[in-house]
Amino acid sequence: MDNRSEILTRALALWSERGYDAVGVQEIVESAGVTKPTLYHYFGSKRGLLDALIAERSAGLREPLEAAADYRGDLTGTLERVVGVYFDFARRESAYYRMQLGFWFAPPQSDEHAAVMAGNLGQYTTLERLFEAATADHGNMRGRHKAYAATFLGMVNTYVGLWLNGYANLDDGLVRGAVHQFQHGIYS
Amino acid sequence: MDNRSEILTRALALWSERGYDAVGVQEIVESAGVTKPTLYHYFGSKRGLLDALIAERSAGLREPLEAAADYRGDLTGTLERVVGVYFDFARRESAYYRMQLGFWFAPPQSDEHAAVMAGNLGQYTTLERLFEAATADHGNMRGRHKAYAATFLGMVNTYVGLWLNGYANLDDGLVRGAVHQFQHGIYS
DNA sequence: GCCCGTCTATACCGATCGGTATACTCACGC
DNA sequence: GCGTGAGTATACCGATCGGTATAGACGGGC
Repeated sequence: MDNRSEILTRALALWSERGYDAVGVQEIVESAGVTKPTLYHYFGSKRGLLDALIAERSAGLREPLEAAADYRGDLTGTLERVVGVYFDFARRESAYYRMQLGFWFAPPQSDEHAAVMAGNLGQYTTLERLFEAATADHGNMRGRHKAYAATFLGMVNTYVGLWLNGYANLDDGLVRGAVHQFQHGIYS
Repeated sequence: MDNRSEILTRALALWSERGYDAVGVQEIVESAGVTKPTLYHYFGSKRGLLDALIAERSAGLREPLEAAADYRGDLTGTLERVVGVYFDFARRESAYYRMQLGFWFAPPQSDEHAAVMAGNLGQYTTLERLFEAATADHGNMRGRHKAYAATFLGMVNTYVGLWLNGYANLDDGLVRGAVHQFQHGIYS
């Protein structure tokens, strides 16, 4: 693996485990087997490294998510596809998902929060469009598509968070169970 | 206000806005109008200050939460009381809630995560007991009380997160709406 | 042969990090 | 008036922070 990719991989591993501020540039380059000027040659700054990491890894979620969120009259199927995309991505890129989830809840003025904000707003917008389109077939949802997008994303992140800490399995059964609970509640 | 309380108040304000690692001891004591030995006299270390802050502020949620989560046959009413307790606390101590929420999603090996872990596990356990007790009256919930506790807490934190960023109002209507959606889904 | 751009290493910068040694002030019990 | 202990300030510690000045290695085009 070339030095640039090595730096990205190691930075992700260290940041996802211990946090952005807690891991310094020196530790990243040591872990990657290079020196500081190499890192600054490719990324310009610590923040530049973070931005490059997010830009390159977030595409693996954004692209399949937009494909899955295309509503064509089957809300249950669409939501199950969307949840499946999230769970697949979380399993494939668990370190990245952990990091991105943590940075989303980081303080509003921190570099970490600013770096992931754009990507998460994009996810939210995609889901909002999905629920808005579904309103045509489910009139009693009208006016609540923003709340649904937010709570749906919150539910997905809750399940991924449970899995990241060893409390759940992200399998097909959980996909259907989660979507069912979201649509019909806890009693059935 | 005495120096000890002043230090706690300022540390909370700074940490909730910019993060634990990003705000140093020096900045805290300057903001509180004291010097470093004063802080180290009261708290021993930066981590000791964090622990003291959490221990003293989390009681305002834990105590009313345990009172509200006492199930006596009315699940809807109990859940609405619980959500009300969370929303009240978030409104009263919004800086603390923001900080605690961020630290819960901080990397697993960080000081911040370790410091809030015990408190959050306690909240989860309280909710789990509530759903387990309710199983006696709602048999079809049986075996899912862990999942319900987790997703219920996830839903509450989703709404508080929306409010902290200006996207929702934590009023009585939202309390009822949230509990209703949790129980009956999105179609009614 | 020679230049030129890409990439990398040695060695260094000032600033800030968490933490402390020492001494002083001051209220209080005796 | 004499400890005594809590609380506070001045001044400092070694380590680490993000970032950089300088120079050398190396390959491809001419």
